[in-house]
Amino acid sequence: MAKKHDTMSPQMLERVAGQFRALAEPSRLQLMNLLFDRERTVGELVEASGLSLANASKHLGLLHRAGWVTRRKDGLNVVYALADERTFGLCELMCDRVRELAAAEATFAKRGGG
Amino acid sequence: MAKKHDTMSPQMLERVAGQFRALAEPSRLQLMNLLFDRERTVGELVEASGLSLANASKHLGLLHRAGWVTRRKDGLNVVYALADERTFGLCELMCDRVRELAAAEATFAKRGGG
DNA sequence: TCATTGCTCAACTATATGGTTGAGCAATCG
DNA sequence: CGATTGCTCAACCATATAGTTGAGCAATGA
Repeated sequence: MAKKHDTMSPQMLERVAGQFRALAEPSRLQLMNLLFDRERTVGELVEASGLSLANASKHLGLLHRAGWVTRRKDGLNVVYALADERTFGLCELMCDRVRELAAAEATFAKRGGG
Repeated sequence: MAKKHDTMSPQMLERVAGQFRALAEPSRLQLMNLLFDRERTVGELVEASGLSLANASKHLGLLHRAGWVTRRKDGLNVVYALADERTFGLCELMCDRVRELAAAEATFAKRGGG
């Protein structure tokens, strides 16, 4: 049988949208991507990403408030890490999708889509 | 072996972020949710969602440009449908996550988090 | 042909948010 | 104690975007 989906409440819609919104930004995705392999300090993330310190800190704070990353103080440093294993599945799903869309676009262009 | 993740190119980051951005809005999630069971005309979506016609049309156009829905003309009507099966998995993943976060919040509040 | 229906689009306003700058706080060091 | 380091936060500006309004287009019907 086909799945039956309930209508979502406005609160649920807002919450889910908020989760997507946290990931709807290249800089934040980059930071998340840098945390895929291992936890890192803000300084490391700043160096690896090329973002300004204040900007990176702001993005990390947002990701933390959204529950995507954990924050831990270690001496002078603050260490961030991924908070949710689902991040990997989510990234794979979206990246696959984007690659497929890009491939379809390319095919369309080659066929005379322009 | 633990997964090794490559750093994503700026173009890829921007594309993936764009996909998330398309879903980072309660009204658009509501429209997507209404399409879970079956395809619908704009008129049906407007009535079911409570959005204004122009607003719904704008959101649907954006979802279409992002590749999340298909568009088909049927007489006077325009019929929209989900374009990607992954939508279901994505929604399930995010909704589970949001429910867990909400549960954790509630526990924290009960324990004296305020 | 002209009117109606169903939808899209352009232009506009209000709000949200990314990025910068400078202040400031907590932990370590001397 | 004061100085330094690593980071956060508030205030600001520029841009992006959700929602409205009104114009306009395509398909049907008279």
